[in-house]
This record gives sequence, structure tokens and C-alpha cells, in this order.
Amino acid sequence: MDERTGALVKSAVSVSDVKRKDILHAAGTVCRKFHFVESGILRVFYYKDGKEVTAWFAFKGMTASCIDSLFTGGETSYYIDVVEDATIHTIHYDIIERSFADYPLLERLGRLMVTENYLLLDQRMKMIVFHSAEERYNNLLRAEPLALQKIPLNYLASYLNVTQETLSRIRRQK
Amino acid sequence: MDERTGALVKSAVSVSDVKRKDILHAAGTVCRKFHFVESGILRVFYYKDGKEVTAWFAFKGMTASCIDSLFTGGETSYYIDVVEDATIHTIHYDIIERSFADYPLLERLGRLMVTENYLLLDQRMKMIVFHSAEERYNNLLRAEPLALQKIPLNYLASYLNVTQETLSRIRRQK
DNA sequence: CGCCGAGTTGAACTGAATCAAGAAACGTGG
DNA sequence: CCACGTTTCTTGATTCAGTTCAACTCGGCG
Repeated sequence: MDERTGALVKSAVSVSDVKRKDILHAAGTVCRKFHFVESGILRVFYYKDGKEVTAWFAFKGMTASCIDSLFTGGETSYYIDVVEDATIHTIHYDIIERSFADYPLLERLGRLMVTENYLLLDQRMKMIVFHSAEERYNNLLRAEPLALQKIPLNYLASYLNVTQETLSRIRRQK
Repeated sequence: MDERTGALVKSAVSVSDVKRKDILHAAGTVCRKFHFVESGILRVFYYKDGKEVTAWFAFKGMTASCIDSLFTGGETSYYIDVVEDATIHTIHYDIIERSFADYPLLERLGRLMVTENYLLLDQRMKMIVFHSAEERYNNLLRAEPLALQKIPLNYLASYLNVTQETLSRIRRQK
């Protein structure tokens, strides 16, 4: 990325500390931000038949956003909250977007970000389709061993697409 | 899109007619093309435990590509074949990509394409996670009633993530 | 005609959901 | 620092959607 573009991006970022249970974004609103996680854990979730369903955990080094709103400009169906006290860098996409025409590299940045998200979703989909509940749990355990101790079981369960009861039983036999 | 960019894109496209069972692309190779379907049906699939799994059907007006290879530049794990004789427009991504720097709008085009694919995948994932086999079948039936008569049952089954037997039973009670 | 691929049907099995209670852990005010 | 209620987690019994395996039907077509 060139200097000029870097400076613009920097100007669109703000850092903040957020606490467990803080809600960074609610469904039904347009959301033009996305968050980089420096430390802590964020969660992206939505409601399905009155129940929370976790779409995504953002651990250290990952991003969380109302990706539907960001992509389409419409109202998001996601909520974002804080699972573990976190320090985050929030990118104000408005500023980025307004400058697309003047900063060609931003388009690339946007493209790569979406691509990244696509590949992650693809992975997750294959995980759910091809692996049993137990394999999914073990996989996540391998990827994020520390984090798992800090995430309530019901959040985890909906992320892994099993009931809380099943997840509890899986976990027992270890 | 401006004239200049339009002309470049046009230069990167070729039209062809393809026949049922033709294989447009095999896994293990790098693929730098994607296909627009003017008529007919293409299928993107891969192998899982020795069995074909359909990742995607491209009906009229849709696109088919080895999206992993296109995004990452690596070898694809997908095959693309022809389910129903088709006329397709093939975009040679190489040419597009080489011109990213000179044609800023191409980055946007790329971004929007990935975005489109992301949203489709998200939809599909939710379909599989939240709906029963029967609901998934009915949904596809609603979306592509004509096409379904032309697609072999086993292709359909793996796309819907059920066994052929189950799909046959679902279909019976109509 | 007989074979072959595509689809159907049946019976047994299984992973995970659901429903229903409890047990533990947690935090908040007294 | 304890008591109390709430939230989180566990356990058991039952049910169910969908799989698996195996056999069978049907419509071409060489």
C-alpha cells in the first residue's frame, strides 16, 4: 500500500476498549464499521426463532463486522457484542468508501477483505457439512484452546450448530 | 463502467457452446477463468471420500468458477462440468488481473463479484443449517422448477446435502 | 435380449434434538 | 462474607430426521 493510501486508512481508524456484554451493534440498523480485534473476543450473532445464533467469533487478529450491511448498504441482521473484554480498532467504512474513486488501492483492499471472508465462510460451511458435532468441537479446540474457556457454552453451541446439551455431553468425555 | 474498461473486459471474454458431460475444468490445476451461463446448466463439484459433491449449479444468468483458485491463485479443488448443453461466456481472469493497476474500475468489478459470491454462499449455508431436507428441496423447486427435471438425482442430492435415497423419498410424496 | 445406469423401496440403525429436572457457578445487595 | 436468585451447565429419557445397506424396478440401448 502506498503512503497516501495508508494515511487515509489510518485516518479512518479509531481504537477503543470495550467490556464483556457491551453491544457494538444491533440488527435493523445500517452499519458502516468493522472491527479489528487487538485483544479479547467479539461475537457476531443474529436471532433465529427467538434464539441467538452465533455466526462468528472474532479472536485476536481477526475482524468482526455486520458484513451484510457493509456489502449491501442495507440494514444488517446481525448483532455484535463483546464476549471477553477487548481492545479493538474500528474502521469507519464510510470514509474508506467515499475515497474509493480517489484511492484505487482501496478497492483492492476491499476486494481482499471480502475474499478473506468468503474463504472463511467456505471453510466453516464445509466444517458443518462434513464433520460431526464432536469433530467440529475438537477442531475449534485445536484452533482456539485458550479462548474456549472464556466463551459461554450456549454461544459455542450455536456456533458449532449443535444444542447446548449435546455440546455438554461431547465435552464430558475428555 | 467507462468505455475503456468495458472494452478491456470485452477483450477478455470468449463465447462457446458446450455439451452435456463436457468437463470444463479439473481439480489440481490452476484455473484463471470464470463462466457466465447464457443457457444450459453447469455444475461445480469436488470429491469427498471418493464421492462427488455438488458445490454449485450455475443456471441461466449465473456464473461458475473454481473460486478458490481464482481468489488464491493456487490449485483448485473443484471440477466444473456440463449438466445440460450450454452456451457460456468465459472470462479470462488473467487479462483482467494484469490490468488491475491500469483500470481502477476492475478492482471494483472484482470486489462486487466476490461480494455476490459471498452472499450466495451465506444464503446456501443458512439453507442447510436451518431447513430440513424437505424444505431445501422445495426451496430449490420453487427457484428452479424447470431445471430440476434435467439434473440427475444424485447431483441434486449432494447439492442439497442429503443422500439420494432420502431425496427420492421426499420427492415421492408429491 | 440382456445389461446398465438411474431411481425406488424397505428395514435397521444412529447422531443429535427435544423435553424435563437438577446441580453448579456467579454476582449483587445486605 | 454470606444468602439468594439468576444464569450457566449437566444429566437422563425419549423421539426423530436422515443414513446405511441391500435388494429391487424401470427405461433405454448396444
